[in-house]
Amino acid sequence: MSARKVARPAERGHSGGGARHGAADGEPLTGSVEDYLKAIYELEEMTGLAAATNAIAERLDIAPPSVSGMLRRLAALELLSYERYKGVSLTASGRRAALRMLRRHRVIEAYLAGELGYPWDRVHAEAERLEHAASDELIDRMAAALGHPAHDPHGAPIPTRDGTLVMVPRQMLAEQAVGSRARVAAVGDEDGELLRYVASLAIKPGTMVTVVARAPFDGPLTVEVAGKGTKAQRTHVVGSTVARAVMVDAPVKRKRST
Amino acid sequence: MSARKVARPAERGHSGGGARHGAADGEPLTGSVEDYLKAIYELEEMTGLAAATNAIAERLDIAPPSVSGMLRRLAALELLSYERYKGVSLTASGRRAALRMLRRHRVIEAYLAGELGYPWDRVHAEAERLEHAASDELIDRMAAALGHPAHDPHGAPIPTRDGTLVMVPRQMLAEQAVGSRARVAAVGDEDGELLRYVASLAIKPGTMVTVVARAPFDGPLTVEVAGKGTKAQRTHVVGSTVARAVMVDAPVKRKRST
DNA sequence: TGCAAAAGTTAGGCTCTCCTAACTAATGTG
DNA sequence: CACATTAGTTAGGAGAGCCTAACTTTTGCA
Ligand SMILES: [Mn+2]
Ligand SMILES: [Mn+2]
Ligand SMILES: [Mn+2]
Ligand SMILES: [Mn+2]
Repeated sequence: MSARKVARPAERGHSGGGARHGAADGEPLTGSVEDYLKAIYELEEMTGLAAATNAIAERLDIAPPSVSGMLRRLAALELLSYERYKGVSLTASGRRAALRMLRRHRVIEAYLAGELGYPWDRVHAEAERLEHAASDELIDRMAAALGHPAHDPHGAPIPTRDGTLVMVPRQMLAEQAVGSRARVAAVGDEDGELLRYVASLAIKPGTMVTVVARAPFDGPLTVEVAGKGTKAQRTHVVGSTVARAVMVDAPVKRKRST
Repeated sequence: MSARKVARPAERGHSGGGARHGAADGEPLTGSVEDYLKAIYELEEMTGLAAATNAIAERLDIAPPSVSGMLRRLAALELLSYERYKGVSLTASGRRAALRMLRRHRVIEAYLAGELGYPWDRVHAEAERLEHAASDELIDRMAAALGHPAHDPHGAPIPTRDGTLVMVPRQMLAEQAVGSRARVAAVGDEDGELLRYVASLAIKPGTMVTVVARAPFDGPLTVEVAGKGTKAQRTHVVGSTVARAVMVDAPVKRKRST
């Protein structure tokens, strides 16, 4: 008498239902769909353009044809707009879902680091799975336990529950002029090894760094990190991968400056 | 150059690989498989017999034919032994996997209740999903944060990391003789509403209850709960569903007693 | 012991997610 | 502007999970 509840597209398999198409915003998305939306949001944000199929494929480590297929489905769900051979861009409902995932991911990262002693190079992988399994209540309780933090352990801003994301202007350390000094705002969180390396240089959100020199041809950057120790101990040469992973606060633009 | 890694039966879809059959114990199981193993373990434990297809189906809220199909797969993975029309029983490797899930589930429940203020009637649903997403490291850190608890919030024993489960003999409150007094050891955790009701009677692991009367024909049980208040306030009539969900410590059997 | 009810299985489908092979559209460069 | 390169698509397939309908075993009991 327990009437199995012919679940929505929910998660595991299932069958049943008719042709869904308009995502009335309420139905639960699968973990896969959630990851696509998150990736597309980040690509749009990062490039300012429609997200390209191959870029999505690379980010998710999935073959391009699989992405093509999924994009068609996401478009049918009205989570994004899709024109063949052009890229995709999220609809309002897609963006809402993406921001929700970003919040979940970052709250989880912050909680693991703040309450369970996780090192910052391992929180990403854990959050990548938990973000799909945690209830909204759990996310809220974790955020509350931390006093509603504004940033994750890597410096990325945490969207609020209502989907607001404060976008502070940031630039890559790689783009900074020689001689300039800036505050580290964030470090890309995908590569754990890079995070461990960066931490060994005492670079983390909040540290001040000065660009001492830049080798030609997109070459290594010599930076001086503020902190303890001799100037020599605090000076390091970092490759362009690292210099592009480290984001600094954009210098404050005064109106009509020199 | 990022060589997508032709994943194992892992989770989402995928294809590829050849015919796997002997579960060398190491490969990751899908969430679905994990839930089946957990259910089968509990049914075997509870009845002392091989788990029946329909019982598994009911427990997991899945149609019996789906279970038949899965049992064939689990048998191929050597997680259980299966003879058509008879039930199934877990192999050593299946039992190991089941106990691992039981530990994860219960550690998560304990953590949610102990560190995040979850009420005991909501931890089960949350744990049911998180148990498949959490890493071993996370489970260990949660257990450590709690000082390696021996029981979950409902009184169920938590298996150790190496798969040992201390089985203290327990009996259903429903089976206790009229006049007998016993300590509540555990309460079934699946039904949140029942848990909320039971808590409202001040029944929880540790409380002492005395069976005052039993109505005929599997009827309601009148119990007196130890604690504050008048005897009338502490006396309640509970139905057989509740009386079967509440487990009490089995009376110590003295050798050759009267 | 015979047979109906209960338990369990097989057959055939469907969705979701992802894959490879092969093809087509867009692009940018001499 | 042709045309090779790159980006993206279609075609066809696979496996995990789950379903309903129809069939087969087992079992309890008159
Ligand atoms: Mn994810
Ligand atoms: Mn992060
Ligand atoms: Mn589960
Ligand atoms: Mn429990």
